[in-house]
Amino acid sequence: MLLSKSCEYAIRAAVYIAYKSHKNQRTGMIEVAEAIGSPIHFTGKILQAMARRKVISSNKGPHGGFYVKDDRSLFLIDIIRAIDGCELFSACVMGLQTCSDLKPCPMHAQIKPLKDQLLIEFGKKSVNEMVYEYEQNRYFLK
Amino acid sequence: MLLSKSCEYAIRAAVYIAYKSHKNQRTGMIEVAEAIGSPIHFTGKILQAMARRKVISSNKGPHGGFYVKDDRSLFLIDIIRAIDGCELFSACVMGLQTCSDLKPCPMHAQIKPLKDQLLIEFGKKSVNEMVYEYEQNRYFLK
DNA sequence: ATAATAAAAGATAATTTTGTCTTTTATTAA
DNA sequence: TTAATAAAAGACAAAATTATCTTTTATTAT
Repeated sequence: MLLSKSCEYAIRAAVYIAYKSHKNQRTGMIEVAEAIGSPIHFTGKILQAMARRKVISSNKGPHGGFYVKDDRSLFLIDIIRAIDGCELFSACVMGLQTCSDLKPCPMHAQIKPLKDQLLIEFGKKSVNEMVYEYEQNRYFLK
Repeated sequence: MLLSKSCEYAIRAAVYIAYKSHKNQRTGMIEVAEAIGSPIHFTGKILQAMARRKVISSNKGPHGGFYVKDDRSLFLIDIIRAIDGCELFSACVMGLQTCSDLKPCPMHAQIKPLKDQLLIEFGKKSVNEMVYEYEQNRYFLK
């Protein structure tokens, strides 16, 4: 798989939280888990991790919950960085430590451009766009 | 990561085994593990899995060992299929069950061509080519 | 046939990822 | 200041992946 399951949940959760933020609403982990079809407490962990890394915001107490400050400046790559890190875009397909542009593995020339492109695409897609398409019912979150 | 660690080992092992086969030599799991820098017994498991799925061949007994019959018709994709399966090329990046060409997730249009290209590249690269480059010392297997 | 060899198979274990439950802390409203 | 709320944190557990060790089976050469 390209991304870990945690990261898939994180992306879907971020879209849902941003969607609620558009309506000036905060949401809790139970509602998020329900909305994206993920295990409640595991979802809590992921939301906490995103909050710690400033991908999303949170407040405790009544009327607290998770929210997104500005989903126009939040991109898919930010979520991926926070949860999975960037190994996907840098590590060798064959698992060779030595693999680099100077001493490439046999697949380097073919794979590197694809990984670069992947990074570009994840960097271009804002959560805002994703919410927009979600509001249009173009896709579901589970 | 794109491929599992098992699959990375499998690819490197297949190249080494094919390299030995070029010299009309069979090789054992201990030698393979040494050559590619992988844990011996775990390597054994992976070689067994590849043998079971006809990616490589094996013979027990003295002068037995693992070998490759025709590395010109053995492609990277065959190894990946045998060890990791094809989910990498088919599953949705966001983990959505419903994602398809007809009901695409927000990243579908960007990711699908990249996954398709990945599949094509893995389908084009023969183990024979990889052995050739290995013999030229263009890269190491660990 | 027998002994030696080497893969195959099975049992066990460590680690990582994924998932659950409970307690603590911070915030808000009354 | 107190009670209610909801995230944060921590302890725990299941499952999958990665790794190790031992026993069994098949093959070959003698």
